[in-house]
Amino acid sequence: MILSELLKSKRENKKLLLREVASMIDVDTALISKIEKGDRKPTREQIKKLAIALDINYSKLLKLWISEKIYEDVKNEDVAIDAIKLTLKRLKVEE
Amino acid sequence: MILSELLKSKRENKKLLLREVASMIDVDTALISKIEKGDRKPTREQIKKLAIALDINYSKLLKLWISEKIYEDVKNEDVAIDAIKLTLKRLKVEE
DNA sequence: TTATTTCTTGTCGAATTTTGTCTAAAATAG
DNA sequence: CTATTTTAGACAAAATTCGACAAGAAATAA
Repeated sequence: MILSELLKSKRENKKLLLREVASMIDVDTALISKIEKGDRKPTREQIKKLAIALDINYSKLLKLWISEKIYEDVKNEDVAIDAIKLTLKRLKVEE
Repeated sequence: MILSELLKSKRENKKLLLREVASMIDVDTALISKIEKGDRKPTREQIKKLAIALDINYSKLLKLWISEKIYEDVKNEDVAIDAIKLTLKRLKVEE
């Protein structure tokens, strides 16, 4: 499940309007709409607030958010998978 | 081996001056210095030119470059490894 | 040592990207 | 149809990236 989809489905489950979520997050309604459409990425702070507003596990949401950042970095690259594996190796050496 | 280290060691192996590499890449010497110190990231175009100038396999260099971009995204995150694995899954589903 | 060359660092402005809001149109609900 | 919600586009502000310049530090040569 993609981040934008998750946010939208969670909001709908809770029967909240974009307007209501927007006010909890302190942004314009249009921005929430865009986030749910995948047109804009939420900031880290917004992710935190969204987790609370929509009652989503923060760590899970953050993971998804970071994962999409990575995905954006690599999505059109031939070496995407290799590059990711390389990063994984590096992180494992460090820990 | 980190990107900056690789670039520096390759240059030294070829006994090239920063100034010389800089002129091949069409940038200021200071910029190459910073890249070798890890203070600046080369652009994609510069990676291409560096691969030629220093006789490094382009695909390998690109992989390293992308990997460091990813690394920057996740380096201070608790969920770094999980987020990466999640991205990997997504990529594998797609391919 | 002194002189010369190479390398490094800090800072600035330009260019690009990201972010958020406003307005108005499109879609949906009543 | 009317009222409300959602979406799309345009724009400005803020943040980030990028490259150059200049001054100084470090290394090397004479």
